[in-house]
Amino acid sequence: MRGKELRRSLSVLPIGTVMKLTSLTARQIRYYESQKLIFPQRSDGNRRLYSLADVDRLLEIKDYLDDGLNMAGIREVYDQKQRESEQRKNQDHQLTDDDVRKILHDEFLQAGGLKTPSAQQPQAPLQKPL
DNA sequence: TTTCTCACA
DNA sequence: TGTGAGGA
Repeated sequence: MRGKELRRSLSVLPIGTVMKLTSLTARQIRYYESQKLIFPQRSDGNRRLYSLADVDRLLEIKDYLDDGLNMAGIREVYDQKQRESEQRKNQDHQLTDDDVRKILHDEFLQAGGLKTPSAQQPQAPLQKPL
């Protein structure tokens, strides 16, 4: 079933299609790209080509924005995800889903400008070697 | 027609 | 972010 993953990563959708799929404006979609949140391919006359994976990411970005995060905060979330993947490869220490959820939640609060300070929860005792 | 970049309200 | 200009 890996073929689907591959096709998910194939960038063939023009910005107009992505606009309809995500109900975002071309302006927003390009802006998010400039903020390094998405990395559409380029081809044919400098036109952007998005993949289904990009659309998924755009949809996620909308959710994060709804949570009150800003561009920088969202980028941190994705950086975090990338590091999680790297850590899994290194097998340094398996992060449980709860650990991950805890870390992401902490990122949300920091990036969102501590909109929900509700008693500074003690940092997770997890050391991230990176 | 659609998308691109750049600039300004 | 929205919108318009000027091109491809």
